Amino acid sequence: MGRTSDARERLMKAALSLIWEESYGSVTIDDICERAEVKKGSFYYFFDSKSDLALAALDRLWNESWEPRLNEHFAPTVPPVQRLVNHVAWIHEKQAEIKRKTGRVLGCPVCSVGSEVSTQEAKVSAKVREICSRKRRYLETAISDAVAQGAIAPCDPIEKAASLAALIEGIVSQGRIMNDPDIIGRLPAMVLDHLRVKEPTASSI
Amino acid sequence: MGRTSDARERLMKAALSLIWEESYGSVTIDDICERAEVKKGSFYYFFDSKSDLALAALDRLWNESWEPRLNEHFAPTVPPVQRLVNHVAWIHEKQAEIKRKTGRVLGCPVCSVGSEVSTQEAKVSAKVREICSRKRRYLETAISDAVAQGAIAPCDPIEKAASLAALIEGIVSQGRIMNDPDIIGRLPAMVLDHLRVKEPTASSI
DNA sequence: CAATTTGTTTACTAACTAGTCAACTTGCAA
DNA sequence: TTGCAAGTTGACTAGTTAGTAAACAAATTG
Repeated sequence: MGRTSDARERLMKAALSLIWEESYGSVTIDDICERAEVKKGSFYYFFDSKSDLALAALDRLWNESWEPRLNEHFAPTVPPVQRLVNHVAWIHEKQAEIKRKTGRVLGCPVCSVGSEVSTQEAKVSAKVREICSRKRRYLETAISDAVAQGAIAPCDPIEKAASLAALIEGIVSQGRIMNDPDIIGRLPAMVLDHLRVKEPTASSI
Repeated sequence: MGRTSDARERLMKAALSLIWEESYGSVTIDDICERAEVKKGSFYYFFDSKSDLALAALDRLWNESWEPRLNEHFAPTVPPVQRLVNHVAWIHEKQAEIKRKTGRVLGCPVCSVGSEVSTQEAKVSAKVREICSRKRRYLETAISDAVAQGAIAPCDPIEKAASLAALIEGIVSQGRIMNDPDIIGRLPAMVLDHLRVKEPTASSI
């Protein structure tokens, strides 16, 4: 089997955190190697380029974090509106925690990178689109279920999920730009308002 | 008075278009000079750095484009809901036109740059925040007027403007990421839905 | 026209950056 | 224990990048 190593994982972690904290374009391969404590020769042993690493890091983010967490938040056992509220409340907690630790609200790494590189890095952009559309399905299902149960006003779940995703993305982006987690703290109430929830759920807001 | 020149303007235009097409981080001073047809020595005659130029370019964008256009779209003579619909319809037309010309939906230069550099370039970030909050006031006034006239359901105009701004920003960002102007084409209907407009306006959608 | 201000140009440096390579090390397995 | 596969290292190149400086050119004003 030969020599073993977690350098590949360290590189993906370092790349994601640096790009999240700064931006895709401002992070160099040397920066990533330094944070990962990996020499550049090893970088090129595992990856062809920064975009190749970014692609792997985003894939890892989806598989290791996003998908399991979405499966938890959007479990069918949870009432559909509650799924959505729990999810955005979690986003707020996470961003507040990041601000406590780093002094900055960092927003969403997927959307930020996606917007930044969409005209430049075709493969990274395609991965971002894939992750966004996979997450979208969780929203669509929750909204569809909520309509079916009469918990929210009738609507086209596809359209409503699109506008809800935009609302969430916009608020998280505002949180980063303003460096203010409180903006994101209003998201649960905004989501309930946007969905026109009929009666308050058990633990609304 | 000495020698005259429009090199300063050419640099601001070149910087804005390049950063819009690509990203803040991927554009170099050499790139900007090449597009502006200005030698680097002249660049440093007018500006101290890329961020200094970006700051001036954003300021110019607000003064020359955004403020006059917002004053037009949000003229008090226009019914308040119509102001908002006109504005987002204009955004769609603009993005569709950009896609026709460049092959890409480029989204909003202010928000894209703001999200990209917020943790890096304090002055640019501050200018972005200033522009966003100035634009926000137009939304707040329109919503406040709409509530006063009974055109939309009662709400807190500040909160509603915040969520509306997020919805718009999120959709425009999605348009860039997906490179699809049709996403933005659904924005007028989404805005009406989000505002819970009571009766269809003269030329709704 | 002379003097001054304003803007332009070219050539330059120093630092950074992506990417390469051959020698080296470690772990596993026959 | 030997041999191979997997991973590491440091030194290297070539190209890019931000930023500088000094000589030059044009417009304005007295």
